Amino acid sequence: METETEIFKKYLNKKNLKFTHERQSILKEIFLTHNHFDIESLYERLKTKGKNISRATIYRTIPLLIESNLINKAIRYKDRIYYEHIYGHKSHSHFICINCGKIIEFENDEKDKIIKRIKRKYNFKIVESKLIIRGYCKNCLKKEKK
Amino acid sequence: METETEIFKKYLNKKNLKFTHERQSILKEIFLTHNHFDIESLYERLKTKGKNISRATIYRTIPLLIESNLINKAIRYKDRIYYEHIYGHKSHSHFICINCGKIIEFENDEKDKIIKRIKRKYNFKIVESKLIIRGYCKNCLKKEKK
DNA sequence: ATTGCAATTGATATTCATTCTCATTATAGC
DNA sequence: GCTATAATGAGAATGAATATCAATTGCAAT
Repeated sequence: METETEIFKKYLNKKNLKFTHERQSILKEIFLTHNHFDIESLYERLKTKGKNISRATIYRTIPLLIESNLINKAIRYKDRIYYEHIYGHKSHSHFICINCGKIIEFENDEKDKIIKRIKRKYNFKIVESKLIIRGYCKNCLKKEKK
Repeated sequence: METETEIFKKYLNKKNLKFTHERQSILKEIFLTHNHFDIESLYERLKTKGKNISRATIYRTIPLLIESNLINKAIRYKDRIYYEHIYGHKSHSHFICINCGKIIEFENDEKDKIIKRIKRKYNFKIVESKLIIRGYCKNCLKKEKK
């Protein structure tokens, strides 16, 4: 299995783009954990480590990582977009708790069946599909009852 | 079957809110057509008819209509949220063409099954769920080939 | 190594949907 | 009609995302 770096480099090369220090740091930081992340917290994490990479550069790098099929938009919550790794991860869907922001992933093979059927029926070219559930998680329901 | 107005009035009453002229005009305009709509175009439509209702008022009314179960967020496209009627409409999902913005609805009973299963498994309280497909519609694919 | 040049970056300004503020006005029950 | 409370409009504020542009960097060719 190729490393994320190899994949990203390959993609950049193909597009005549450069593997800069900034892009390297961003990539590394993203794949350091397995968590969902948003731009602002990624910016802060990099800052903590002495990497003063501007928000603009992060905003510019994210679409490249998406194009490389390394990450993807996972879910939107409180006006922020949360991203996730997709490289090496099985397709899944998301539940998000409106109260605490907790994201739970669940497997969901039926979704792919639906997508295939729709594709055949309407002759679409599908770029992405998402099943998202919003509500309250077990913990937040418990707290509410008190 | 109750009219939209009756439902909205009932809801407002319950919450000690008032059925103002503005709210009445907004409700009427929304249910005049069956199309998906966004705030800006709704604002323009009202203006055309001599109803100079401020954007703020529209933005304030939309959540009330959602709470009344009359409309719902359907899909997000180019940083705008598109709403749709739900009162009297069968549950369905959406495909949106990234190129031309065309929205196509499709029936989708499997989704409800998935949702029920997830609900049982994780003890969530589900507030909303959405299956969204993004891609290119038949027409836009044809044009591309030329 | 050096050069040339397109790509990249950071700082900052800008955009644009949405929300907030607050003084003025309207609604609904009495 | 009176009164309490909610609603409105205008414009300011917010905040994520994008655009601008001068200075810098990466890298292929020399």
